[in-house]
Amino acid sequence: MNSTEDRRITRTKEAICAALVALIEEKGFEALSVKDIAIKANINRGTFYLHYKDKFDLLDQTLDQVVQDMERILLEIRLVSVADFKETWIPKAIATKLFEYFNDNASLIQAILVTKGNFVLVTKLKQLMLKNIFEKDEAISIKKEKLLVPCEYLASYIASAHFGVVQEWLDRGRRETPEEMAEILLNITFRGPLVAAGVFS
Amino acid sequence: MNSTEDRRITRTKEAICAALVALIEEKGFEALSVKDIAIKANINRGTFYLHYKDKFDLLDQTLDQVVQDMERILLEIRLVSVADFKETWIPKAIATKLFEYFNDNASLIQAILVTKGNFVLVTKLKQLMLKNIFEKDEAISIKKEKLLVPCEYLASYIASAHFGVVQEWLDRGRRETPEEMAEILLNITFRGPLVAAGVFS
DNA sequence: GAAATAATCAACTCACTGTTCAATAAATAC
DNA sequence: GTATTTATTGAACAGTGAGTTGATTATTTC
Repeated sequence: MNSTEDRRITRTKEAICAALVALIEEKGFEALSVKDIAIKANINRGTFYLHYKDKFDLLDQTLDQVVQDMERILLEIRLVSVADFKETWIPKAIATKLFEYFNDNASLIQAILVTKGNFVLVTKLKQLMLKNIFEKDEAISIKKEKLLVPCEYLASYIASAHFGVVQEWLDRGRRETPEEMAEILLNITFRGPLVAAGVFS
Repeated sequence: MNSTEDRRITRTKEAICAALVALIEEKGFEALSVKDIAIKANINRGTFYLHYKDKFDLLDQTLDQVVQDMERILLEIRLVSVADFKETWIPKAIATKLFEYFNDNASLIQAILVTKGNFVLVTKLKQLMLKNIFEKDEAISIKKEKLLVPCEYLASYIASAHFGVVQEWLDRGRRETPEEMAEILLNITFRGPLVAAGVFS
């Protein structure tokens, strides 16, 4: 009756997850089969079904983990001061931590961003923004009355944009450091895309 | 030897496309089968294979059509004057036309935005921006030297953000008119998300 | 070392795939 | 309108993967 997981389970799940990532990169999620996963992970196909209902369940569980990790990092936003917020949108330290997480799990993130994972992650970020920034009535939040456009569209705009940049960074081979990426993203969001583009120089 | 398509082919393809849209909304693209499509479209399953290699081919061809339509509308940007550009990023008329297209094909667009279609459309918009705005050396283009951040990230940011807002609009049931949406989108992009949010009021 | 449990292996049913071919229906061409 | 061409149908086919089961083996935990 120990809370720690049997080593065999851990090893099997890790092998399955690694196989999933490799196969998504190889042929895309729709085209891969449970049989493919079993072969790539060097496990019996029946073993897969001891842990997951089907390949969709596997993707869902994998996504859940990423969402949890992301939420944990992002919710540190509560600790920031108003001054920081007005200057840099979200603290650069938080953004950097997020990019470090994406950096450490690059293959996984890149793989799930080309599945419905993109939609799931964008939706989660949007929800967090709406809940923690546009809704709450604290010092850090933005008053709804001050909004010049509906907050749902603002949240969708920013959330979607951010993951677009993350994906571009991963696709280009992560040439910039996490800190540089945080700087770029905050720069665009803080100044606005067109000012950052130098249109009004 | 006529260039026009046999009426039967047109009807069959339209039925297949409509079935695809309905089924994506119903159970998602990964989970739907060719058999599902044939039943929903009221055609023989063998007929499907007379027109498409498999369901992936169907999605690809459907996406190609949307990409072509979008490109046709967007490339009218070439006709705009520099003054218009500096004032509204892309002409409001173009943005409105795009939203009208999305409005007329709402089910289709909403269905493909939850497949890899999101990635395909964002990538296309990004490419068009890089080619027509950041790369060219004409009056309308933005000089690369003036950029404060790499243009690939700017393009990814804006392209991704725009389709995020389109998806939000579709998911919320298209409460705003195409013109209002064009206004909102241009407002955010032109002023920057945080100014539009009233942070600096 | 003993008990518990995870992984394996083989077998099986089921559903969907992708293809074929003869028969039929509907379009186009004259 | 009739003839010709062509799309669609229907049925049958082998092939592949899904998901499950039960007995057996291997590994881990206590």
